[in-house]
Amino acid sequence: MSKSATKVLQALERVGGFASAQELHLVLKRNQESIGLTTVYRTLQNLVNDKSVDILRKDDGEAIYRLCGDSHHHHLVCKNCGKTVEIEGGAIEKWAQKSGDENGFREIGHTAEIFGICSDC
Amino acid sequence: MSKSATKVLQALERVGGFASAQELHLVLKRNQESIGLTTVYRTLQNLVNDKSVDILRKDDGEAIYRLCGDSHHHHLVCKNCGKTVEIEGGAIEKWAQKSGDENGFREIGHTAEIFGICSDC
DNA sequence: ATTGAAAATGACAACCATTTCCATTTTTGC
DNA sequence: GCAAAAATGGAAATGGTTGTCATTTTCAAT
Repeated sequence: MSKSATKVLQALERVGGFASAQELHLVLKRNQESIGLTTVYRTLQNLVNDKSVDILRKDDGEAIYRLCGDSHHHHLVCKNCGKTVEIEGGAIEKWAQKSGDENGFREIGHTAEIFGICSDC
Repeated sequence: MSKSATKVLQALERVGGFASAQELHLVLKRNQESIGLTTVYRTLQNLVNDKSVDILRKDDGEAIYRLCGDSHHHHLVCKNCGKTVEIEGGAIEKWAQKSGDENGFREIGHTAEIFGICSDC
């Protein structure tokens, strides 16, 4: 399990954030990389087990992955036109960590989105 | 949309925590309630839109639902066993509002979840 | 009470991300 | 070089969820 892992990790770097297995498969296909969808799924599972990759769930239940240790950000999304702004989340990181600690949780992560109506709408 | 909503809410009360749509359908069937699985799904969606019910995702992507408390809160969820703690989100409210203001957004809302591994797991 | 339009219902089929199966290919240890 | 083990990927299966649509129920107007 190595060629595939390398390819998948490269794809994750290229997208630079969260991506679903299917998206990663497409990215690799577009880059002339020959890799099966099954292998992408299997490789992602291995990487998650190795804790090289984080797995999350979108609202619709689809799994999305990202490289561990990526400094991550949040999104401010316009409900009307979809315009998106990237937001730093220092405050929220601390809040999540503190809340987890106080309740005896470990390996704490979080998701957060802000939405509203942008000035153009 | 009322008979079904009542039944689904009763089922949610009976289980007293998180339950999947399929589980709720079974509960209702066991109680001689005649209701279709499709209607259970549709009713749950309506209840989620009304903010009467919370929806979360298990690790395997299956949706689970439960009655929503009245106050706005967030969840600290164990990735392993699903144990859930309700968290006050004062810090995050301010962060969301501030981020939105700074970027000219109005009608600002947000979603946030914290997850980790609880002390029992 | 009767009617008729609009909403709700549910059996069934479609959908789609994910997993399983299995035959083939590649890698590895000797 | 060679056999055993691991990896690969196409096809089929799985399973939760959603879409379809004909039928039933609700309910206000008559």
